[in-house]
Amino acid sequence: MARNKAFDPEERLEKARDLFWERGYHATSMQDLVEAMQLNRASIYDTYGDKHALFLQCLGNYATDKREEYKAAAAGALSSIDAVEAIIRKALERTLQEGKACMVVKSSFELAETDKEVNSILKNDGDRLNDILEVLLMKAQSAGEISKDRDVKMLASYIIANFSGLWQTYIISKNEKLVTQMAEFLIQVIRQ
Amino acid sequence: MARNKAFDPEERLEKARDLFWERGYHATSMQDLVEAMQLNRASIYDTYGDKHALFLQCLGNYATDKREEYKAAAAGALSSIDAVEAIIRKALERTLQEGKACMVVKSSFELAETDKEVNSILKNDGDRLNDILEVLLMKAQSAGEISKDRDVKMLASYIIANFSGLWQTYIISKNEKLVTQMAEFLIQVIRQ
DNA sequence: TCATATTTGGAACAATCGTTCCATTATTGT
DNA sequence: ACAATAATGGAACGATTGTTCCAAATATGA
Repeated sequence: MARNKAFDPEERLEKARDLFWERGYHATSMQDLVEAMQLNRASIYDTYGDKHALFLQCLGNYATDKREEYKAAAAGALSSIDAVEAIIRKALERTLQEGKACMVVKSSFELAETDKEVNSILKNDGDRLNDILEVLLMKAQSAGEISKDRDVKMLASYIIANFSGLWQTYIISKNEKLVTQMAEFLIQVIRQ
Repeated sequence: MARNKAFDPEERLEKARDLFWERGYHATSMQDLVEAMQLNRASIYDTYGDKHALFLQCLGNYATDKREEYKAAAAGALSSIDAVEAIIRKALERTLQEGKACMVVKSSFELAETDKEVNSILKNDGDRLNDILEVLLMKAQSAGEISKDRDVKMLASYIIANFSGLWQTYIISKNEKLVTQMAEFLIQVIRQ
Protein backbone atom coordinates (compact mmCIF):
# COMPACT_ATOMS: atom_id res chain seq x y z
CA MET A 1 0.00 0.00 0.00
CA ALA A 2 2.61 2.43 1.11
CA ARG A 3 4.85 4.42 -1.08
CA ASN A 4 8.55 3.54 -1.09
CA LYS A 5 11.48 5.84 -0.48
CA ALA A 6 12.64 7.45 -3.69
CA PHE A 7 16.24 7.50 -2.45
CA ASP A 8 18.80 5.13 -0.99
CA PRO A 9 19.17 6.09 2.71
CA GLU A 10 22.65 4.59 2.88
CA GLU A 11 23.85 6.49 -0.15
CA ARG A 12 22.50 9.82 1.09
CA LEU A 13 24.00 9.18 4.51
CA GLU A 14 27.39 9.17 2.82
CA LYS A 15 26.71 12.64 1.43
CA ALA A 16 25.95 13.86 4.95
CA ARG A 17 29.01 12.04 6.28
CA ASP A 18 31.28 13.72 3.78
CA LEU A 19 29.98 17.15 4.73
CA PHE A 20 30.27 16.53 8.48
CA TRP A 21 33.70 15.06 7.88
CA GLU A 22 34.85 18.14 6.01
CA ARG A 23 33.33 20.89 8.14
CA GLY A 24 32.81 19.31 11.53
CA TYR A 25 29.55 19.09 13.45
CA HIS A 26 28.93 22.67 14.55
CA ALA A 27 29.99 24.29 11.30
CA THR A 28 27.52 22.17 9.32
CA SER A 29 23.94 23.47 9.20
CA MET A 30 20.77 21.58 8.36
CA GLN A 31 20.47 23.80 5.30
CA ASP A 32 23.91 22.61 4.17
CA LEU A 33 22.79 19.04 4.69
CA VAL A 34 19.52 19.51 2.78
CA GLU A 35 21.54 20.76 -0.18
CA ALA A 36 24.32 18.17 0.04
CA MET A 37 22.00 15.21 0.54
CA GLN A 38 19.58 16.55 -2.08
CA LEU A 39 16.75 15.63 0.23
CA ASN A 40 13.86 17.48 1.75
CA ARG A 41 14.14 18.59 5.37
CA ALA A 42 11.19 16.43 6.34
CA SER A 43 12.70 13.39 4.64
CA ILE A 44 15.92 13.84 6.60
CA TYR A 45 14.15 14.14 9.94
CA ASP A 46 11.85 11.27 9.05
CA THR A 47 14.63 8.93 7.98
CA TYR A 48 17.51 9.76 10.29
CA GLY A 49 16.09 11.79 13.18
CA ASP A 50 17.51 15.17 14.19
CA LYS A 51 20.89 16.66 13.36
CA HIS A 52 22.64 14.99 16.26
CA ALA A 53 21.20 11.55 15.50
CA LEU A 54 22.18 11.98 11.87
CA PHE A 55 25.71 12.86 12.89
CA LEU A 56 26.01 9.81 15.14
CA GLN A 57 24.99 7.57 12.24
CA CYS A 58 27.52 9.26 9.96
CA LEU A 59 30.27 8.88 12.51
CA GLY A 60 29.50 5.23 13.25
CA ASN A 61 29.31 4.49 9.55
CA TYR A 62 32.61 6.27 8.93
CA ALA A 63 34.46 4.56 11.76
CA THR A 64 33.38 1.11 10.62
CA ASP A 65 34.33 1.87 7.01
CA LYS A 66 37.79 3.03 7.91
CA ARG A 67 38.36 0.10 10.23
CA GLU A 68 37.53 -2.19 7.33
CA GLU A 69 40.08 -0.34 5.22
CA TYR A 70 42.75 -1.00 7.82
CA LYS A 71 41.74 -4.64 8.02
CA ALA A 72 41.92 -4.93 4.25
CA ALA A 73 45.36 -3.34 4.21
CA ALA A 74 46.57 -5.79 6.85
CA ALA A 75 45.06 -8.79 5.07
CA GLY A 76 47.49 -8.56 2.18
CA ALA A 77 50.60 -8.83 4.35
CA LEU A 78 52.88 -11.86 4.46
CA SER A 79 53.71 -11.63 8.16
CA SER A 80 52.13 -10.12 11.27
CA ILE A 81 54.71 -7.37 11.53
CA ASP A 82 54.20 -6.62 7.84
CA ALA A 83 50.47 -6.34 8.55
CA VAL A 84 51.16 -3.77 11.28
CA GLU A 85 53.37 -1.87 8.88
CA ALA A 86 50.66 -2.03 6.23
CA ILE A 87 48.18 -0.45 8.65
CA ILE A 88 50.60 2.36 9.43
CA ARG A 89 51.22 2.88 5.71
CA LYS A 90 47.48 2.96 5.17
CA ALA A 91 47.14 5.75 7.74
CA LEU A 92 49.96 7.62 6.00
CA GLU A 93 48.30 7.15 2.63
CA ARG A 94 45.01 8.43 4.03
CA THR A 95 46.74 11.46 5.54
CA LEU A 96 48.32 12.42 2.25
CA GLN A 97 45.46 11.57 -0.08
CA GLU A 98 42.06 12.13 1.50
CA GLY A 99 42.29 15.90 1.54
CA LYS A 100 40.88 16.19 5.04
CA ALA A 101 41.88 14.88 8.43
CA CYS A 102 40.29 11.70 9.79
CA MET A 103 36.75 12.29 11.01
CA VAL A 104 37.38 10.13 14.06
CA VAL A 105 40.24 12.36 15.16
CA LYS A 106 38.44 15.58 14.29
CA SER A 107 35.37 14.47 16.21
CA SER A 108 37.50 13.45 19.18
CA PHE A 109 38.70 17.00 19.57
CA GLU A 110 35.54 18.84 18.56
CA LEU A 111 32.99 16.78 20.45
CA ALA A 112 34.20 13.80 22.47
CA GLU A 113 35.07 15.84 25.54
CA THR A 114 31.47 16.96 26.03
CA ASP A 115 29.30 14.58 24.00
CA LYS A 116 28.90 11.20 25.68
CA GLU A 117 27.34 9.49 22.70
CA VAL A 118 30.12 10.62 20.38
CA ASN A 119 32.68 9.56 22.97
CA SER A 120 31.10 6.12 23.22
CA ILE A 121 31.18 5.58 19.44
CA LEU A 122 34.80 6.70 19.28
CA LYS A 123 35.82 4.62 22.28
CA ASN A 124 34.26 1.56 20.72
CA ASP A 125 35.97 2.22 17.41
CA GLY A 126 39.31 2.81 19.12
CA ASP A 127 38.99 -0.39 21.11
CA ARG A 128 38.24 -2.43 18.03
CA LEU A 129 41.17 -1.03 16.08
CA ASN A 130 43.29 -1.60 19.15
CA ASP A 131 42.21 -5.24 19.23
CA ILE A 132 43.23 -5.69 15.61
CA LEU A 133 46.69 -4.27 16.21
CA GLU A 134 47.11 -6.06 19.51
CA VAL A 135 46.44 -9.45 17.92
CA LEU A 136 48.90 -8.72 15.14
CA LEU A 137 51.57 -7.54 17.57
CA MET A 138 51.08 -10.63 19.75
CA LYS A 139 51.50 -12.86 16.73
CA ALA A 140 54.57 -10.86 15.72
CA GLN A 141 55.92 -11.44 19.20
CA SER A 142 55.30 -15.19 19.02
CA ALA A 143 56.98 -15.30 15.62
CA GLY A 144 59.99 -13.48 17.03
CA GLU A 145 59.44 -10.52 14.73
CA ILE A 146 59.42 -8.08 17.66
CA SER A 147 60.85 -8.22 21.17
CA LYS A 148 59.08 -10.29 23.82
CA ASP A 149 59.25 -7.55 26.42
CA ARG A 150 57.10 -5.12 24.49
CA ASP A 151 53.72 -4.30 26.04
CA VAL A 152 51.58 -5.01 22.99
CA LYS A 153 48.43 -3.38 24.36
CA MET A 154 50.29 -0.16 24.96
CA LEU A 155 52.08 -0.49 21.64
CA ALA A 156 48.78 -0.82 19.78
CA SER A 157 47.49 2.35 21.46
CA TYR A 158 50.75 4.09 20.73
CA ILE A 159 50.46 3.34 17.02
CA ILE A 160 46.90 4.65 16.85
CA ALA A 161 47.88 7.74 18.83
CA ASN A 162 50.60 8.39 16.28
CA PHE A 163 47.96 8.63 13.57
CA SER A 164 46.51 11.73 15.26
CA GLY A 165 49.95 13.26 15.12
CA LEU A 166 50.35 12.54 11.42
CA TRP A 167 47.12 14.36 10.67
CA GLN A 168 47.82 17.31 12.90
CA THR A 169 51.27 17.73 11.41
CA TYR A 170 49.95 17.51 7.87
CA ILE A 171 47.12 19.99 8.47
CA ILE A 172 49.57 22.59 9.72
CA SER A 173 52.65 21.95 7.61
CA LYS A 174 51.30 20.31 4.43
CA ASN A 175 54.75 18.76 4.34
CA GLU A 176 54.41 15.37 2.66
CA LYS A 177 58.04 14.44 3.08
CA LEU A 178 58.04 15.20 6.80
CA VAL A 179 54.88 13.24 7.48
CA THR A 180 56.24 10.32 5.46
CA GLN A 181 59.48 10.38 7.47
CA MET A 182 57.47 10.36 10.69
CA ALA A 183 55.49 7.31 9.60
CA GLU A 184 58.70 5.55 8.53
CA PHE A 185 60.23 6.37 11.88
CA LEU A 186 57.23 4.87 13.68
CA ILE A 187 57.54 1.70 11.61
CA GLN A 188 61.22 1.48 12.47
CA VAL A 189 60.45 1.98 16.17
CA ILE A 190 57.83 -0.77 16.13
CA ARG A 191 59.99 -3.27 14.21
CA GLN A 192 63.00 -3.13 16.45
CA MET B 1 40.23 64.00 29.24
CA ALA B 2 39.08 60.57 28.30
CA ARG B 3 37.72 57.94 30.57
CA ASN B 4 39.85 54.85 31.13
CA LYS B 5 38.86 51.23 30.68
CA ALA B 6 37.34 49.86 33.86
CA PHE B 7 38.79 46.39 33.15
CA ASP B 8 42.10 44.79 32.33
CA PRO B 9 41.88 43.72 28.65
CA GLU B 10 44.56 41.06 29.14
CA GLU B 11 42.78 39.53 32.12
CA ARG B 12 39.40 39.41 30.37
CA LEU B 13 41.04 37.93 27.27
CA GLU B 14 42.01 34.97 29.43
CA LYS B 15 38.38 34.43 30.36
CA ALA B 16 37.50 34.32 26.67
CA ARG B 17 40.47 32.09 25.98
CA ASP B 18 39.37 29.58 28.61
CA LEU B 19 35.88 29.41 27.14
CA PHE B 20 37.10 29.01 23.55
CA TRP B 21 39.61 26.45 24.81
CA GLU B 22 36.92 24.43 26.50
CA ARG B 23 34.15 24.59 23.92
CA GLY B 24 35.92 25.32 20.65
CA TYR B 25 35.22 28.20 18.32
CA HIS B 26 31.87 27.34 16.77
CA ALA B 27 30.28 26.09 19.97
CA THR B 28 31.05 29.34 21.76
CA SER B 29 28.56 32.17 21.22
CA MET B 30 29.03 35.88 21.77
CA GLN B 31 26.40 35.61 24.52
CA ASP B 32 28.57 33.00 26.24
CA LEU B 33 31.55 35.33 25.93
CA VAL B 34 29.66 38.35 27.27
CA GLU B 35 28.80 36.32 30.36
CA ALA B 36 32.21 34.70 30.82
CA MET B 37 34.17 37.90 30.29
CA GLN B 38 31.68 39.89 32.36
CA LEU B 39 31.88 42.61 29.78
CA ASN B 40 29.36 44.43 27.67
CA ARG B 41 28.97 43.42 24.06
CA ALA B 42 30.04 46.85 22.89
CA SER B 43 33.14 46.74 25.07
CA ILE B 44 34.17 43.43 23.57
CA TYR B 45 33.74 44.62 19.99
CA ASP B 46 35.42 47.90 20.81
CA THR B 47 38.42 46.32 22.50
CA TYR B 48 39.03 43.12 20.57
CA GLY B 49 37.07 43.38 17.32
CA ASP B 50 34.61 40.72 16.20
CA LYS B 51 34.34 37.12 17.38
CA HIS B 52 36.93 35.85 14.93
CA ALA B 53 39.47 38.53 15.81
CA LEU B 54 38.88 37.83 19.49
CA PHE B 55 39.51 34.15 18.92
CA LEU B 56 42.75 34.79 17.05
CA GLN B 57 44.01 36.87 19.97
CA CYS B 58 43.03 34.13 22.42
CA LEU B 59 44.75 31.47 20.35
CA GLY B 60 47.93 33.48 19.88
CA ASN B 61 48.00 34.30 23.55
CA TYR B 62 47.47 30.67 24.47
CA ALA B 63 50.12 29.31 22.14
CA THR B 64 52.74 31.72 23.45
CA ASP B 65 51.85 30.91 27.06
CA LYS B 66 52.16 27.19 26.57
CA ARG B 67 55.40 27.54 24.67
CA GLU B 68 56.78 29.46 27.63
CA GLU B 69 55.68 26.63 29.90
CA TYR B 70 57.63 24.15 27.80
CA LYS B 71 60.65 26.42 27.81
CA ALA B 72 60.44 26.74 31.58
CA ALA B 73 60.19 22.98 31.96
CA ALA B 74 63.28 22.53 29.80
CA ALA B 75 65.23 25.22 31.63
CA GLY B 76 65.48 23.18 34.82
CA ALA B 77 67.16 20.20 33.17
CA LEU B 78 70.80 19.21 33.70
CA SER B 79 71.43 18.00 30.15
CA SER B 80 69.93 18.58 26.71
CA ILE B 81 68.36 15.16 26.55
CA ASP B 82 66.91 15.71 30.02
CA ALA B 83 65.44 18.96 28.76
CA VAL B 84 63.73 17.10 25.92
CA GLU B 85 62.41 14.59 28.41
CA ALA B 86 61.18 17.41 30.63
CA ILE B 87 59.20 18.86 27.73
CA ILE B 88 57.62 15.49 27.04
CA ARG B 89 56.79 15.10 30.73
CA LYS B 90 55.30 18.58 30.70
CA ALA B 91 52.99 17.58 27.86
CA LEU B 92 52.01 14.45 29.79
CA GLU B 93 51.35 16.49 32.91
CA ARG B 94 49.20 18.91 30.92
CA THR B 95 47.25 16.03 29.37
CA LEU B 96 46.46 14.54 32.76
CA GLN B 97 45.87 17.73 34.72
CA GLU B 98 44.38 20.48 32.60
CA GLY B 99 41.00 18.86 32.22
CA LYS B 100 40.73 19.71 28.53
CA ALA B 101 42.79 18.94 25.47
CA CYS B 102 45.34 21.47 24.23
CA MET B 103 43.71 24.39 22.45
CA VAL B 104 46.37 24.30 19.74
CA VAL B 105 45.52 20.73 18.87
CA LYS B 106 41.77 21.26 19.13
CA SER B 107 41.98 24.32 16.91
CA SER B 108 44.13 22.44 14.40
CA PHE B 109 41.34 19.96 13.83
CA GLU B 110 38.37 22.27 14.18
CA LEU B 111 39.62 25.22 12.15
CA ALA B 112 43.09 25.01 10.64
CA GLU B 113 41.98 23.14 7.54
CA THR B 114 39.72 25.99 6.43
CA ASP B 115 40.83 29.08 8.34
CA LYS B 116 44.05 30.55 6.96
CA GLU B 117 44.62 32.94 9.83
CA VAL B 118 44.25 30.18 12.42
CA ASN B 119 46.53 27.97 10.35
CA SER B 120 49.15 30.68 10.21
CA ILE B 121 49.13 31.19 13.98
CA LEU B 122 49.39 27.45 14.57
CA LYS B 123 52.11 27.00 11.97
CA ASN B 124 54.14 29.74 13.59
CA ASP B 125 53.65 28.24 17.04
CA GLY B 126 54.56 24.77 15.79
CA ASP B 127 57.68 26.06 14.10
CA ARG B 128 58.84 27.84 17.23
CA LEU B 129 58.32 24.80 19.44
CA ASN B 130 60.05 22.76 16.78
CA ASP B 131 63.04 25.10 16.94
CA ILE B 132 63.29 24.69 20.68
CA LEU B 133 63.30 20.91 20.45
CA GLU B 134 65.60 20.87 17.46
CA VAL B 135 68.26 22.91 19.27
CA LEU B 136 68.03 20.64 22.30
CA LEU B 137 68.26 17.51 20.17
CA MET B 138 71.24 18.89 18.27
CA LYS B 139 73.02 19.63 21.52
CA ALA B 140 72.13 16.17 22.78
CA GLN B 141 73.67 14.78 19.63
CA SER B 142 76.87 16.79 20.08
CA ALA B 143 77.05 15.62 23.69
CA GLY B 144 76.68 12.03 22.57
CA GLU B 145 73.39 11.65 24.44
CA ILE B 146 71.59 10.45 21.31
CA SER B 147 72.74 8.83 18.09
CA LYS B 148 74.42 10.96 15.42
CA ASP B 149 72.34 9.52 12.62
CA ARG B 150 69.04 10.80 13.94
CA ASP B 151 67.30 13.46 11.84
CA VAL B 152 66.76 16.01 14.59
CA LYS B 153 64.33 18.17 12.60
CA MET B 154 62.11 15.17 11.97
CA LEU B 155 62.56 13.98 15.54
CA ALA B 156 61.40 17.34 16.91
CA SER B 157 58.28 17.18 14.74
CA TYR B 158 57.72 13.58 15.77
CA ILE B 159 57.77 14.50 19.45
CA ILE B 160 55.25 17.31 18.96
CA ALA B 161 53.06 15.06 16.85
CA ASN B 162 53.06 12.56 19.69
CA PHE B 163 51.48 15.18 21.95
CA SER B 164 48.36 15.17 19.76
CA GLY B 165 48.17 11.45 20.26
CA LEU B 166 48.43 11.71 24.02
CA TRP B 167 45.48 14.09 24.10
CA GLN B 168 43.34 12.11 21.72
CA THR B 169 43.96 8.92 23.66
CA TYR B 170 43.18 10.57 26.97
CA ILE B 171 39.96 12.20 25.72
CA ILE B 172 38.61 8.85 24.58
CA SER B 173 40.02 6.44 27.17
CA LYS B 174 40.55 8.63 30.27
CA ASN B 175 43.22 6.02 31.01
CA GLU B 176 45.99 7.79 32.96
CA LYS B 177 48.20 4.74 33.17
CA LEU B 178 48.04 4.07 29.45
CA VAL B 179 48.83 7.67 28.50
CA THR B 180 51.70 7.71 30.98
CA GLN B 181 53.10 4.51 29.47
CA MET B 182 52.86 6.04 26.01
CA ALA B 183 54.81 9.12 27.10
CA GLU B 184 57.42 6.93 28.80
CA PHE B 185 57.72 4.88 25.64
CA LEU B 186 58.28 8.03 23.59
CA ILE B 187 61.02 9.13 26.00
CA GLN B 188 62.65 5.75 25.70
CA VAL B 189 62.48 5.89 21.90
CA ILE B 190 64.07 9.33 21.84
CA ARG B 191 66.84 8.48 24.29
CA GLN B 192 68.14 5.41 22.54
C1' DT C 1 34.55 72.37 38.26
C1' DC C 2 33.54 71.47 33.74
C1' DA C 3 33.62 70.25 29.03
C1' DT C 4 35.32 66.18 26.77
C1' DA C 5 35.86 61.57 25.50
C1' DT C 6 34.99 56.90 26.14
C1' DT C 7 32.90 53.25 28.38
C1' DT C 8 28.76 51.14 29.45
C1' DG C 9 24.15 48.79 29.41
C1' DG C 10 20.70 47.30 26.74
C1' DA C 11 17.68 47.49 22.95
C1' DA C 12 17.43 46.20 18.30
C1' DC C 13 19.06 44.41 13.88
C1' DA C 14 18.72 41.05 10.04
C1' DA C 15 20.21 36.51 9.30
C1' DT C 16 20.45 32.02 10.38
C1' DC C 17 19.88 28.22 13.53
C1' DG C 18 17.34 23.50 14.22
C1' DT C 19 12.86 21.93 14.01
C1' DT C 20 7.83 21.24 13.05
C1' DC C 21 3.89 21.23 10.45
C1' DC C 22 0.73 20.58 6.62
C1' DA C 23 -1.21 20.42 2.14
C1' DT C 24 0.18 18.19 -1.97
C1' DT C 25 2.03 14.58 -4.65
C1' DA C 26 3.01 10.00 -5.76
C1' DT C 27 3.11 5.08 -5.32
C1' DT C 28 1.69 1.14 -3.33
C1' DG C 29 -1.31 -3.54 -2.66
C1' DT C 30 -5.81 -4.98 -3.41
C1' DA D 1 -9.30 1.92 -10.47
C1' DC D 2 -9.19 2.98 -5.80
C1' DA D 3 -8.37 3.79 -1.10
C1' DA D 4 -4.42 3.86 1.91
C1' DT D 5 -0.03 5.33 3.10
C1' DA D 6 4.21 7.64 2.99
C1' DA D 7 7.30 10.87 0.73
C1' DT D 8 7.66 15.48 -0.74
C1' DG D 9 8.11 20.63 -1.08
C1' DG D 10 7.91 24.60 1.24
C1' DA D 11 6.17 27.71 4.50
C1' DA D 12 6.63 28.83 9.15
C1' DC D 13 8.09 28.36 13.97
C1' DG D 14 10.56 30.49 18.00
C1' DA D 15 15.18 30.71 19.44
C1' DT D 16 19.61 32.08 18.82
C1' DT D 17 23.33 33.70 15.91
C1' DG D 18 26.88 37.75 15.32
C1' DT D 19 26.69 42.50 15.04
C1' DT D 20 25.40 47.50 15.36
C1' DC D 21 23.66 51.45 17.37
C1' DC D 22 22.53 54.93 20.81
C1' DA D 23 21.34 57.21 24.99
C1' DA D 24 23.09 57.35 29.57
C1' DA D 25 26.73 57.07 32.84
C1' DT D 26 31.31 58.09 34.21
C1' DA D 27 35.94 59.33 34.77
C1' DT D 28 39.29 62.15 32.83
C1' DG D 29 42.80 66.36 32.20
C1' DA D 30 42.70 71.19 32.04
